Amino acid sequence: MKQLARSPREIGHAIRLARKDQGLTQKELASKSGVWQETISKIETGSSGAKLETIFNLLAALDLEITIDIRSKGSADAVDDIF
Amino acid sequence: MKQLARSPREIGHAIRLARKDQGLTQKELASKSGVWQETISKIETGSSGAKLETIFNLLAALDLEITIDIRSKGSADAVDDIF
DNA sequence: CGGCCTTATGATGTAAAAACCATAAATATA
DNA sequence: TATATTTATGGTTTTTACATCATAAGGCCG
Repeated sequence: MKQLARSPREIGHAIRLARKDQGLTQKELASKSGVWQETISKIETGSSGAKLETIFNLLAALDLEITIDIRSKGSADAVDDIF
Repeated sequence: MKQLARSPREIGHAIRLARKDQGLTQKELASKSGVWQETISKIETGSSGAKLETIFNLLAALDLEITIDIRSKGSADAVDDIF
C-alpha cells in the first residue's frame, strides 16, 4: 500500500483507506492515537485543515510513514545525499 | 532526493534540505509559497506544529510530494516504478 | 570593523483546530 | 423491521498556528 498525497484531503483519504484496511473503526483508531473520533472523521472527509502533529499521531497508530520526494519524474541524475 | 519523515520536526528538516538544495533562501521560498519567512523558519527548526496546508504549500513550491507507506518494510527497497 | 543578507525570536490579534459533549445520520446486523 | 454500531455534525471552550511587525542574532564579505 503506497499512497501519493498532494493535499490534506488526499492524506485524509489515505488514512481512511489504511484504517479500513486494518479493520479499525474511527473509535478504535481514536483510542490508539489519542485523536478524537470526531476529529478523525473531519480529517478523513477533508473537512478540516488538520495540524501536522495530529496527522502523524494517526499515521503512527496506523504504522504508516511519510516519504518526501521530487514531484516531477525523470530527473536524470540522482543527487547522492549524504545524510 | 528521498526523505523519510516520521514527525513534524523531520518534515521541517526535509524542507530545509530541499530548499537549500534548490539554492533558495527562506525569503524566496516565502514569496513562492505564500508562507511567511518567519513561519518557514519555525517549521524548519521544528518549533512549530504546523498545519498540513502550510506544509503542502511549501512542498508544492519546492516541487515535492508526499508518499504514505507502510512503516518498516524491508531494507533496500526495490525500484518500484509506478509510472 | 561596519554594513548586508539570512535566519531566528518575540509579541499581538485573528482565525481555526482540537478537545469535549451531545446527538443526528448512516450503516450494519440480528 | 428494529436495534446496535459506526460515522458525521454541531456547539462551546481552550489551545495554537499564522500573519504581521519589529528586531535580534548569526554569517559573509568589502
